[in-house]
Amino acid sequence: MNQFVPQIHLWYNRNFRDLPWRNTHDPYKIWISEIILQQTRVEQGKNYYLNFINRFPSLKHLAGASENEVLKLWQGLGYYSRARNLHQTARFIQNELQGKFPETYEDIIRLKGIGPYTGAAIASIAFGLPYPAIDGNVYRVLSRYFGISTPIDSGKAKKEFRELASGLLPPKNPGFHNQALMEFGALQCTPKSPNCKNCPVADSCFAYSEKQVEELPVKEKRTKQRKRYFYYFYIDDGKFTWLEKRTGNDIWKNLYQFPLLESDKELTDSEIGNLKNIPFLNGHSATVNKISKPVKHILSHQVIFATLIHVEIPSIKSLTDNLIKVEKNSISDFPVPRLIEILIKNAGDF
DNA sequence: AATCCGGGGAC
DNA sequence: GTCCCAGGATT
Repeated sequence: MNQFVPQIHLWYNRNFRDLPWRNTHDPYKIWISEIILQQTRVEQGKNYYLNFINRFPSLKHLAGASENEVLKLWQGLGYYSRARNLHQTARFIQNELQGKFPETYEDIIRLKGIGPYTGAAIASIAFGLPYPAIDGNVYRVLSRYFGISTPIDSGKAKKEFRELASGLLPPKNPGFHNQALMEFGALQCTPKSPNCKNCPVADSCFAYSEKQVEELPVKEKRTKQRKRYFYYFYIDDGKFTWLEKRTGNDIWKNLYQFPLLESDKELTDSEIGNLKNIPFLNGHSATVNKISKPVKHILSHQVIFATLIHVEIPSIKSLTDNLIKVEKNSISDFPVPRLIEILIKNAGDF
């Protein structure tokens, strides 16, 4: 009789972290925590969760908020579609489902922003339903323990691991089981230098006995990056400056930034000084005061070189309609990507 | 199936 | 620098 599952449960009882979303079965709170933790480490997401629940204690509070406010609370966490979908889905549940969170797996994964993992996590933890929550931790643990070399980012692996994980699910407390497996991966069976010397299931672990711990799990896809050159304009308009909201299907959708000119190549200071017909200036000519050093900002699929250009425009009448005039000291009211935060901070020693 | 969507921390 | 994190949507 294989002792894998009971050993993991024993391990969890001794080693689990006391996290703020672990003392509730409220599907709303479980939902918020699971969305925040998508591709995000517990330590990074923890304070965002506390701030979020503090400001939006219930689904009704979230549904009643503006998207700007939700994005502002999300600022710096990345993958902002999570926040937009959270807000949109809260309104959908409030308006179309009479405020009642769905209680079956099939209904839960119909919600925007909730896929197989998050659906199983909510179904099992909030409602005690027997669905395996398979995140990156679980892929790693099962891959090593059972010696599965199917690339975990392939379609084949999805089915294979789902069937394996389903077979491990105990009839009672699937939420406890799912969290135990994930926590074990996060703390014990880590990606690098796992603690095999002090592992309760090392005896029966395939990877450990075959010395393949460092080789498993297998991943096949490599992400490649593209370079982009952003030239932001800090328009010195006395007490005011101007911002624009990002739209379209690109990074940072619905967040704000200084008016942006994107180039497909790097520009020299001389070229920047001679820029003419900048669309958003609406025919005005600008005097360039200062040009910051480029900031290199790295995203998963992009490397952005961003420059902040400090300009003055004599007697501004109106700029293009997509720009909004804001008091300089109220910029902090707007949700902005990390890069804009950095540029603002650097502008202090401009 | 491939690609995109952020940011941070460990190494 | 590389890897990957309580993944999901889009094409």
